[in-house]
Amino acid sequence: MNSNSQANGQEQEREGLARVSRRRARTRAELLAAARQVFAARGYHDASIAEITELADVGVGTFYLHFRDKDEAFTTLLEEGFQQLREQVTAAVQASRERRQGEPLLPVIVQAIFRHAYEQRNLFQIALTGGGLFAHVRAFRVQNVLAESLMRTLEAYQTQGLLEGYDIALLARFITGVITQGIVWWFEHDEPGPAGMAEQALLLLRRGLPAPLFEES
Amino acid sequence: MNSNSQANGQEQEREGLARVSRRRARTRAELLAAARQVFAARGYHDASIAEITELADVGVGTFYLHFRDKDEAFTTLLEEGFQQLREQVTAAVQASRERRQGEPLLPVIVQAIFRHAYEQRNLFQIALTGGGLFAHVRAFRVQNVLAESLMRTLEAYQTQGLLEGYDIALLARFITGVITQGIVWWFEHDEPGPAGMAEQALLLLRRGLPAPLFEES
Amino acid sequence: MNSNSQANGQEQEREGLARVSRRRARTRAELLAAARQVFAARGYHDASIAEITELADVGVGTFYLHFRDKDEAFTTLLEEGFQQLREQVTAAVQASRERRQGEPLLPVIVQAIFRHAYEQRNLFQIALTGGGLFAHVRAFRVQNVLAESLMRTLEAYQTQGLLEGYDIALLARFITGVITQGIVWWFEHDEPGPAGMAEQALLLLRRGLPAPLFEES
Amino acid sequence: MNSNSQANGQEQEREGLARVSRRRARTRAELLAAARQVFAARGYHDASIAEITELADVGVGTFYLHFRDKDEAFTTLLEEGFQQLREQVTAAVQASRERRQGEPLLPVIVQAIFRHAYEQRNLFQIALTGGGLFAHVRAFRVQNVLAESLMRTLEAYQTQGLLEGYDIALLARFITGVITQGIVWWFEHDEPGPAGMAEQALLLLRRGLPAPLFEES
DNA sequence: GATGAATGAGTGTTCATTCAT
DNA sequence: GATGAATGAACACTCATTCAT
Repeated sequence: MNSNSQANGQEQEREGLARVSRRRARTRAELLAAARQVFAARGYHDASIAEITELADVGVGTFYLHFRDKDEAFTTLLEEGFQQLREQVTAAVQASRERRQGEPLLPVIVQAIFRHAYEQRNLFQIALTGGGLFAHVRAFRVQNVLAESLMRTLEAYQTQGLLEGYDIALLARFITGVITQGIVWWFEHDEPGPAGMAEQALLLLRRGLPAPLFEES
Repeated sequence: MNSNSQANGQEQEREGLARVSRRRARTRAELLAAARQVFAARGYHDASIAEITELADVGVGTFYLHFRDKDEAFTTLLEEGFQQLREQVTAAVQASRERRQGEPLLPVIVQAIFRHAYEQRNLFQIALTGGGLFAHVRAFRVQNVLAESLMRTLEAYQTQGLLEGYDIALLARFITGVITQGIVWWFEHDEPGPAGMAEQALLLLRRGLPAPLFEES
Repeated sequence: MNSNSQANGQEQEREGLARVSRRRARTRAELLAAARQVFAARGYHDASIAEITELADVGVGTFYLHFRDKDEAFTTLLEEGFQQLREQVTAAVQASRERRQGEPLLPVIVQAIFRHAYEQRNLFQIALTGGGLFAHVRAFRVQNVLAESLMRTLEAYQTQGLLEGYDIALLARFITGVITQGIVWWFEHDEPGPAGMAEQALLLLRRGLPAPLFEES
Repeated sequence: MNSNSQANGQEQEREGLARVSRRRARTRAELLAAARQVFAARGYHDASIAEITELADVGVGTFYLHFRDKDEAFTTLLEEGFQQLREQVTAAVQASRERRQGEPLLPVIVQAIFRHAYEQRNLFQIALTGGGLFAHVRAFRVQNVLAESLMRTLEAYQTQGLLEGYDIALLARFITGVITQGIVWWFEHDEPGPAGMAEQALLLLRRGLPAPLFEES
């Protein structure tokens, strides 16, 4: 008799509960995946619960077993996406520090954002277009999440006196603008990849546009 | 008897037609103004025809005498706004040329855009948030209008060989990003005015971020 | 030319408005009549708006043009019924006074209530069964309306010292109980008519049950 | 080894069955108690199985092991309540006979009903309001149960020629009306207790209202 | 027997659009 | 041209009931 066959009632029950719990989690994940697709394709208002549950291949009622209402599914989707974004950026910064002390962070962050955005394009599409209902709710727009991420880095630089005379909140938004337009670009084109896009964006942020554009012709 | 009372039938009719036409135009203008307010306040989907017509102080049916449907009112609003934007930019460029030959155009254009956007904030709000239905329709997003305006100028510079190695379409979008985030900033703050905002944006575009941000620390 | 043909624009318009207003009122009345039937047949919860509008031969949306929601239609129905009941009772009392000074009021009132209840049986059915949602809302139960009507009369008698030692509120409820059970009786039988029913009820209220029922046998 | 441990297989099984049976009965009782509370608080329609099982601290599915559906639980609740009522009335009549031969029964019955109703207030609330679905189902309304109880007694009196000229079915309903309105009174007030209420009701039933209320003033 | 996740028919409500006046 | 009552398709959400574990 191996340990499996010796499993007593309690263990069996625990296993059963775990299985149920796993299945529940899978259903939830399938619903979120379906919601992501439908919200991205139709926008918040025109996404119907019926279409989401159909795509997830569950009954309509199941949706409401996992989310209080349409809003909660939507915000959950974004919150989780934002959380992942923050984690990716943090991980990239950590990796940079371990790789080489003193490496400038801005490029690392910008690259991490572009990389993540490329992988999660439809999530960004949802968050960028906002979807009507949430258009005015600050917390649900990527722009604000990105701006906040950047803010923390800029604040560090400001403390070191490197950004005298800049309004760093506004600066964060400008950089956010550059990044988000890059992402929008991806909704229509597919080139360049995240690395190339980061390179182009960083080129602009580092040097600005060619000087002749600002000179008397 | 004065000249008015001597007016013959035809003249009276012509006058009547003119009056009718004037009134019709005024009703339409009132509807558009109401629509602008309601779309800006609620977003495309949550804006109801009833609220628009109530604000315009006309019957619901009247709306459909002037616009085929909700979409047409929305797009009309944006088209007219975009047309004005284009005219303002063109006018600014003209004025610059008349003022001083050879003045660099980019700052002039950026300033003109910020100035116009400041005056037409709620129109830009509509166009930026897009409002679900139109989120994916290129033609109805300011970003595209701005990018196109900038493109023409960048193309001219490219022809002069000043932008070798740049993807000018992408560059136009980056600049657009900087501008639109500036406008979004205005939805929440009120400072600085258009001139200050243009100055900040142009500073970034001209010099890039301070060099130390990209250097080993 | 008669007065009709002389009607000027304003008068025509007034007429048009009146016609529109009349039609609107008719639609509302049809909806209320349909609602009365459906609520009586199914109870509050199982009455569907669709069935009401179908019976009224109007579109579903029309219902919401006249009533904020299901509740409002329901309460409107009852309020109007209660109002009529009060008016009938008041009218009966007036008529009694004009007919003969000093006639005892209680029989007049009881007769009036039974008469009205007989004519408005389904309304009373709605109000008696209450229909779930309103089961606990005092104001929407006939019992309370009847008890209040009776209270006023009993109070008058009490002032004259005719009801020493009685709790008139409780007494009013007892009488209400007698009346409502009479009405419930009508939901199942059709005899006797209102006059006979009032007679039976008043016999009980006047003499009580036969004395032998309370004596040692 | 005590007697328990010596119990053989069969006995153990029998004991086990008894325990299971006891537990099953307890679960059922808990469900009925929970159902009573929830039905009383919300009415039939707004009572949800989920709330009942939650209150009974069992899984939703368990409900359906004990009752075919919501209706069955509801009717079971009432049937059991009615059965108890009948038993109480019968017991009171028996006790009266044993106490004193020839004591008039009506007061005994009315007192017994009020006493039981006071103890089972929420059950009566359920049965009186009926709860939509059952509003029209005779068997599920206390009124009918009470009327039937009274009928049997009135029939006996009629056989003895004491109720010549009365429609005893209608009379039973009138008395039922007096009793039920007394109970409804208790839903709002708490005074008087069952004895006082029975006294008031019997006073009305014995003597009727004071004569002056029916005389010329 | 007990559980609770899953189901989906059913319903109240909204709102863009029409059309008779 | 202007009106606003009427329309009905569309949709979010509920909850009694089932069934695999």
